[in-house]
Amino acid sequence: MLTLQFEDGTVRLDGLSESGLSAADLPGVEADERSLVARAPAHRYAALRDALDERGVEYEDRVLPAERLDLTHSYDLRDYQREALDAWRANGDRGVLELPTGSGKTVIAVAAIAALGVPTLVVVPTVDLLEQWRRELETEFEVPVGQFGGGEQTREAITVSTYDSAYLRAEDVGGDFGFVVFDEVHHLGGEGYRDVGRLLAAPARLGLTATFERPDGAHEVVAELVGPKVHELSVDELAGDHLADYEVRRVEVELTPEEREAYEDAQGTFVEYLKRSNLSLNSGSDYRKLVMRSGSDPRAREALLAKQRARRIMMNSDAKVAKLASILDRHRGDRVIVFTAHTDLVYRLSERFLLPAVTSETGAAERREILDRFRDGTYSRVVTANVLDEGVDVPDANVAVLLSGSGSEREFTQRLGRILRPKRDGGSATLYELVSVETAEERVADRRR
DNA sequence: TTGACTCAACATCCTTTGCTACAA
DNA sequence: TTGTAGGTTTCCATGTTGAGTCA
Repeated sequence: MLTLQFEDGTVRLDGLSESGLSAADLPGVEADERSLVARAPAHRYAALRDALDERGVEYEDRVLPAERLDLTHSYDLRDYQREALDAWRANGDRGVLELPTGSGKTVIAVAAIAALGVPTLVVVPTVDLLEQWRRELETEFEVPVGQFGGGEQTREAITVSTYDSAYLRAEDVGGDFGFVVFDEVHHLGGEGYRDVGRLLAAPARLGLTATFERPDGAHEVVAELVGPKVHELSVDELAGDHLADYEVRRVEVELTPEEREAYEDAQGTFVEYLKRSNLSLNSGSDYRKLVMRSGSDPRAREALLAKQRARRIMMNSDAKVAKLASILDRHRGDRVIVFTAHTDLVYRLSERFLLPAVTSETGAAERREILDRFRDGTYSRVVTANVLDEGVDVPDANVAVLLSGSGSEREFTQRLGRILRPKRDGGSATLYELVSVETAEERVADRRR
């Protein structure tokens, strides 16, 4: 009889010819001439089973453990969480939920894990999230929870892993879990990380994110591996009820005459090169082309370096620092997070306004201390580059100041999410976006919205 | 166990005007 | 005539992370 089993990130089919089928009849299956076995990538397991069932073929399925888990949880799902869960279940326990930061995505995942009651792997991007999920799952289900990553490699029926560790372990453990939850699932589109999705056999798959679409189009890969987006809710749909009301204020500032001169000079060098070399920039891939050219063409390299200088000038202008002073003054009693695009500006602001600073250079212990003090109210302000965008448990604030940032919609959404947790006094949140007028930053700011 | 270090991976990095070939 | 898509495979810089190694 035909048997299916997990082997090194694939589903191995033995006895295929005896069952009267050929590899071409089944999704993703290829016959290995030398070893006389047929295999499919592990992620095709669910489709493979469906195809066999449809044809009425008998087979012995040894891919996943038969283990069932009896799990209960204490959550009472909100209406929108219930709707999201139902939409995912209706799609055959596959798909992505796009929900804003702070809307309780973990709660939905916990409910899904309890509902399915099969061994589950939760994949997350950072060690910080790894620890949060592990605590959450241990408290909720009162079972031991395994961990891949952060210096630990323990496997349990419910296990939490970083994407990096999952990438390293997937070939071994890909047949151990019937359900996989990808937190911040947009990461799965990364060139290497997508293999995690391919090497796991889990038929049930849930992706969670606040921003599904990727500028490079790789969300289509994610949809292929996890399932399509089955439910989405915008910040605006939850603002006022389950999230704080908010306001985005764009503040335009002028460059100083010296900055203007330096900016025009640098930007001019860049634009001039584009004209001379007959290059048009219509998309990110055109830009990559330019980057490639800069590897061999010194003038292209100089043009890119000039572009860097122009960016620094418009993003870190004196007027922005002055404006920040007045914003901080206006929000004396508030909890403020200041975001920049460059670490050296973080340290400059930290020194000038006596703000605690968090960057990638801040050690784990110091970072924890700063965030703890921000949480208990000892600090009411903090300045950071990109560290606190995602994957870190950041205490809530009610004012965010975007001194500078990229054109990424994801980055903007994540930063906005930092001030959206409902306020105890029912108050609303404010996001200031500082933009240098008559610079490329106006376009950058438009792009992210 | 910790801290300092290296390494690899990931993400963003984008002008403002109009050329050319091809399909509807 | 009008509207629209058009070829690409390594990598200028900066910021951030996780894993691994070693003392």
